[in-house]
Amino acid sequence: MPEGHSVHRIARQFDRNFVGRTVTASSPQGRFAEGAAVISGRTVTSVRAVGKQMFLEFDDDIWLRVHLGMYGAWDFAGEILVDPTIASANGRMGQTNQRGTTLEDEPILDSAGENSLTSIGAPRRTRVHVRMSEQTTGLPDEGAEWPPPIVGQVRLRLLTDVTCADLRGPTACELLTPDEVSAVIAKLGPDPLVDDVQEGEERFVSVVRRKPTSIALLLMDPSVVSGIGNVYRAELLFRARLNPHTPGRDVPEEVVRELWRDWVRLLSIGVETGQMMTMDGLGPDAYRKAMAHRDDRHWVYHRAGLPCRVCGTAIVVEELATRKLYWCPTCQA
DNA sequence: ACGGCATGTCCAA
DNA sequence: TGGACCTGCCGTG
Repeated sequence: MPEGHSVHRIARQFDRNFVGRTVTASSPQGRFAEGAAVISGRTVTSVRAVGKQMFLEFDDDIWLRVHLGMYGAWDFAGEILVDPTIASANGRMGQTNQRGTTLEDEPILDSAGENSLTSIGAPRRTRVHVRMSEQTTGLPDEGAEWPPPIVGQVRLRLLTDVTCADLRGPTACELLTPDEVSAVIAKLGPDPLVDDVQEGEERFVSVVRRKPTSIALLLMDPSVVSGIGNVYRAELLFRARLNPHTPGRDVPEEVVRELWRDWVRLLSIGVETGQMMTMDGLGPDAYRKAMAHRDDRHWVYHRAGLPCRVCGTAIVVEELATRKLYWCPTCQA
């Protein structure tokens, strides 16, 4: 699954292309047939993203909750109004590959040529086609079929007159009442893009400073803080030069605050660029070099056995609650 | 063709 | 702590 930044980007696409519009809903795969029947013909009234969850509101207080889990993805097709702050042209949102980057994570900084849909300025309509791959140019796709053919297992298809969104492989896709939505959100830790940033910091600090649990586990706990996944966790801990096994209550308060502030920074960069940029402190040359290969984009994530970029010590990987934890035993002593 | 693996979360024992 | 859930990509043969 996308980490928190992707879900906020997906929510923006829904805000631009679905909110205020009536949709036809279906479940080509069949597993959400009943729910699709309920929302079909209704108008989308709002969208919210909290952490890795997205909530789409329909007429009559009907809410759709979607969690993509590790494998879920939304594919947008048809006419898409590109958010000017969404720089990436890729229509595929959220799906992941093996190398530790999202498919939308293609280099975009040097792609401002004609093949790029990158839109710096006024939003505009453009056409993209379904199931964009890494090689997709993003060129307008005038001859595309409408509605797009169903490819693979589509749990839910939402169609406006001009835009298609296909949901596949979610871990959660269900209809909720407003109260149920509130209950879900109440259980989630603060999200810098939802909660007041200062309030979020206080909540985060007070919870972390009370727990005996390791900071590595706390950062991945959705009830402690929203949106951080395995990549951001490793990178945040390295950037703080913090030993992942330090119990939350033993992390100095200032360091906990700095972790939150760094998360605020990384999340906003991620949402704006569509890339998990965790080495933003690099100079221009080093940065270009790092971005050239997707395996070179992080300080420690996915770098087991490779020399630490700072001290040269071999990066360690260990299994923690079934997830891989990468860290530098010297820098994060 | 097939097995392993992946940016996640929940729940039962 | 371990299993269940969900899909697609990549390496191996």
